[in-house]
Amino acid sequence: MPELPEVRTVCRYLNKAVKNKKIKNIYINLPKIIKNIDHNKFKEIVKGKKILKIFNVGKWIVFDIDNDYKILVHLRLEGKFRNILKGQNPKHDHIIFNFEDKTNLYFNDSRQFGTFHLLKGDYLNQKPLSLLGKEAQNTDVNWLHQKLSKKRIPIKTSLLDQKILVGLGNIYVNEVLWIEKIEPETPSNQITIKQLKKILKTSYEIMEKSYKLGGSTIDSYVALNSKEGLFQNFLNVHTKKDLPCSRCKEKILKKWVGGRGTYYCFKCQK
DNA sequence: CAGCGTGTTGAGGA
DNA sequence: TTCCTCAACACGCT
Repeated sequence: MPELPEVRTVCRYLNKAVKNKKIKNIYINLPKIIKNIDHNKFKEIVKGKKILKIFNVGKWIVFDIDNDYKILVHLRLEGKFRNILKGQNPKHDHIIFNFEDKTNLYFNDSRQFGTFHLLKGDYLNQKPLSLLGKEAQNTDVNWLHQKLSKKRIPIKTSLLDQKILVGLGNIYVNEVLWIEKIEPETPSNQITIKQLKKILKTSYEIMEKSYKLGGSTIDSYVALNSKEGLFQNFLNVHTKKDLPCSRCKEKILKKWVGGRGTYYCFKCQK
């Protein structure tokens, strides 16, 4: 499910669904999801706290709860929140919040890759958030250029690295490189400042567009319960193998770059 | 039945 | 030490 626009969308609807609710109980069906603290301790601390607000830092979802504590959730590939029972596979409901008003919030993850952390105090300067890079619109192009100047790995791999930029995932990186006509395997240190400037701008624009699209085409029920409608419609290369490039009509190719499926137009992207 | 995947980490090699 | 690659995580879908 999640790249930055999806995570932001989930946060928006989580605020609608559970903000200001008091956690009466929490059920942890799969303890290994809780990463940095014993799950019984986690439960003990979280129980009775009120959810003040929910926001994102990169692809991490931050639940701000009473007394300086933050719950960090990463959805990874399949994690999702639901506030209803309908349509779920209860087998994959690993964490269940039960609120004082008798409503529930379910964390469901069929692949069990998603993670929870509980942090106290200065959460931005603790792992895992302390490791993160910057969002595209806050990134100084000279800083980025310097950062990439010693890297020979493919530009696509660098753009996916959350220690450099946060938010881009495989889908949007494929799209950004297609828009900017950059070959995905170009060594990072060969990308010019001018190109980096455009990469940052395009990354920001594509994620804004996706966020707004997500916001306008789904309601809260869907946002919390499905990944429908977020991606489709405006993708140019991702999953378009063998289809004609919408710019030059050449066949879109697929290859592996850094272990990830990479779609590109060999004619446009040099 | 085999291959693939929207994300990240850690082991191990160079 | 730093850089880089790749397997692993676990399951559903094609």
